[in-house]
Amino acid sequence: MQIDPSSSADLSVQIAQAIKDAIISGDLIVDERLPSEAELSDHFRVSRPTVREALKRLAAQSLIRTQRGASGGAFVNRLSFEDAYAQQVTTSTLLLSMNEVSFDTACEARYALERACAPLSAERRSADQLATMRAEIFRQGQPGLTDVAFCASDVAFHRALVDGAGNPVLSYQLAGAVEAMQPLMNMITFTARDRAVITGLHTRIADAIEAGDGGAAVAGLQDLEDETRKLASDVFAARSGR
Amino acid sequence: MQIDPSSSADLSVQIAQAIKDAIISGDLIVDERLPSEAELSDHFRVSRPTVREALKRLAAQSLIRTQRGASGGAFVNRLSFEDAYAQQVTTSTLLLSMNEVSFDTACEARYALERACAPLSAERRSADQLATMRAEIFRQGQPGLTDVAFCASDVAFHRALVDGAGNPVLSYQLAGAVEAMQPLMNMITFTARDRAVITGLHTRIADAIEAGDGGAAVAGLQDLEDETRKLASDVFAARSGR
DNA sequence: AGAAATCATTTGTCTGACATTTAAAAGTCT
DNA sequence: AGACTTTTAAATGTCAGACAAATGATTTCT
Repeated sequence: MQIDPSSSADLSVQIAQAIKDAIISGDLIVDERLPSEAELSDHFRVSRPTVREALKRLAAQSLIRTQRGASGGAFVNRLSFEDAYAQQVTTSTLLLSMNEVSFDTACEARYALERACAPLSAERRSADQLATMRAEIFRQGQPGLTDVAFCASDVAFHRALVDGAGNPVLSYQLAGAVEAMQPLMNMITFTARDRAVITGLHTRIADAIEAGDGGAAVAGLQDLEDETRKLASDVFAARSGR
Repeated sequence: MQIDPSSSADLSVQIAQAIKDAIISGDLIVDERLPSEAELSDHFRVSRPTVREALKRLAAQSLIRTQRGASGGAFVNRLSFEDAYAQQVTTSTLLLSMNEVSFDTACEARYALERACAPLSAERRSADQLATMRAEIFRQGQPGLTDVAFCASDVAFHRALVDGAGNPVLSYQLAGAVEAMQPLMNMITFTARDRAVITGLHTRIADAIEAGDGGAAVAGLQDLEDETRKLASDVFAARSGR
């Protein structure tokens, strides 16, 4: 682990990169303890605050974790699927909110990916996952449910569908697509959306998953996508009409 | 923007979270300048190093950028697709290398997602993207190409296919799936893989894309997945046999 | 032997200072 | 007046040293 003293980049950036490279290359393995901050500042010939800034950069990416106390220190963190989910959702949300992605583009991507999970989910979903889908459909039919709660339930339904594929890599990849859409979907919830239509489609999809009919599930998702896009275009038309 | 003095969490974590929330909620907009480090340390009643650690956490996630000098400071960064790609690839790579994900699981996820792009790509790919696919196939047929270069070309081929869908959100989501697989694919390259079979399948896929036949492209990808999994299982069988 | 007190190590935080970069302001010359 | 140079001020980057707080290990006392 070395840094280039002639580089113009900030020292904390260089140090963070050096440690990151060591982790990716396998020089530092999971749960291995890094040298203490004092030792690192000796090694890189920089002050302790500079080392700390580098370590905080790595901690922000869940690459390390720190612990105080006698046998404490910084440890290489095993990147969990859970941590990766959270990062994925945050990044996707910001990406969508900051880049004026059209609703159609986001919608297309989301449903294209979700349809990829449907056949696997129809084949493998657990009873528990199917029960979750049914429970969310039931919740969505309750009168008095707020728009925000309806959207959250919608997301939970789709999460269960995706998780049904039993492939954690797929679930991780889809996390951003499904969850980051929630704010965009909120955008159209405030209009007179017909919840019965949505829950009807959800029921069709759940039935297909229960029957193990991947093709029908894909078709149901296709109809749901069409419905969602129609709703959005109505909203946009109404807005520009005003 | 406030922090909870009674919380046991590290101050720099709390401050980073408070600023992050302000960005996500829209209180801080893209390119807006944050208060200077001195002003932030006054506001949160902490020292400047603590504020700096918080800012470095945010910078590590590309949420802010900093600039030195008179009119410098920390600015809310527009999260670009490029930055998001890079984060996605790094996270996916670490996730796969640290969690003993089976080859089958990763392979299934990758091809399931890629097949979701194929019909869109068949419909919309630009001439340039098709040319890239053809060029990579040509490169893959060159004798003397190293295994590493073959893999890189393989990735470039699939990237062109995905980008052909003309949906940046989809390209972003797929970046991790396609690029993070490269190390795993390297794992099986060192055996006597028949490149002609692979390039033959690539040609079939490119032909389908050129003809605008999404179904054929999906079928080609399915065969490629089957071939890849067969190769991998052969390798694993040979290893355990030794 | 077991509980309590002490100690050493490590991260978390603070204070204050200086270095470096950068844009704007001030000054100078033509 | 206008263009160029110099100065200045503001901001981040880096450093040094110190104390606080947490935590496991060690020692001491009962």
